[in-house]
Amino acid sequence: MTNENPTPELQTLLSDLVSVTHRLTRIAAQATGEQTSPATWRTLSVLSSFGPMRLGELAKQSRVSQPTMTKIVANLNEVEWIRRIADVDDARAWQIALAPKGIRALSDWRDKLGAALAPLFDDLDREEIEVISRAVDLLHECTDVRAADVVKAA
Amino acid sequence: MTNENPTPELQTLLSDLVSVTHRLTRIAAQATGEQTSPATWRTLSVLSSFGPMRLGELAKQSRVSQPTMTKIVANLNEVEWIRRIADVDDARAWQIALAPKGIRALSDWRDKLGAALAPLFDDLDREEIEVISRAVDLLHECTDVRAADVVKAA
DNA sequence: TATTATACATAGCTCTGCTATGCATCTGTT
DNA sequence: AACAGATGCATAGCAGAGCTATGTATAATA
Repeated sequence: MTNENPTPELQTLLSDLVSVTHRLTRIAAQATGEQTSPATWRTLSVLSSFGPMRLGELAKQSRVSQPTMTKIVANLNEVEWIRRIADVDDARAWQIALAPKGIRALSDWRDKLGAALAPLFDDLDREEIEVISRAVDLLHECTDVRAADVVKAA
Repeated sequence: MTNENPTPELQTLLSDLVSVTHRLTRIAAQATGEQTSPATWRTLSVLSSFGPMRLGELAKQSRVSQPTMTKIVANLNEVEWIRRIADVDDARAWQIALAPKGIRALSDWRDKLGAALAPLFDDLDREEIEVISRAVDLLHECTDVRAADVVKAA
């Protein structure tokens, strides 16, 4: 590939972003003594954002394989953080929905995470926090667009 | 905590950040078919940023346990991405240094990663990229300096 | 010199996520 | 209607990452 790329800095930026966020998630994991897997939280977050959906759909959204999602859902079902609802149109499929306990768990996790990381960001002023906030929004958009490909009108 | 928590939004922001970056790293991992562990790249990045250091120090910086770092370093040594240099002052310790192959590998990884993710960010304009760039800088500061203190305290 | 602390190595476990495959159900063609 | 292939989820089994507990050699200290 010849270097016609107008923004080689973008590549550097993105790899830096990945590096720094890896570090951040490690800090979060160690600080909270987290025992639930990231994929599980992604799954709950997806359900929280988009509502009930099929297991396979959930796998794509959470970026894990279908068998992995089968396991995750089984675990979540055991602790009653989600409910399995039979799909009336397709006997092979389930609709996976957040259960009240799952909503609380997700909320608790966010609190814990925020509390654990907040001290690191104490020194930031309003404007700097605003920058991070805008960046998160942008990242959300850029990573969700892909999801739109996958998500069919339900 | 004497922190009166003036910004509950900060906690939400941080958990959103963690969520979205988890997603991003999953996308990156799937897009590049990555087979080297994140911790390994963190390790190389640390060495690249701070220069040679002892194995234990490297473990703290990379946010893994010492035995895990022993494994990582052993693997990196086999493929000659790092060199082990005997510590002249302490026969128990090693100085771990990036080898030329490691420098190239790190550079290649950054290229691949950037290339894989760049398409997602095609629609962003200069100003938006600048926002993300500043956010990455801020995250770097917050996770580099403070994190070291937190670890040592623990 | 004896004791305790430190730095790294080893052993062994658990958990997560993967591929390959199986089973049931749906869809389309004849 | 019946069969063939596609699809949705479950199961089996594997590989890798990272952990705790512990071992071994060296340093530091009393």
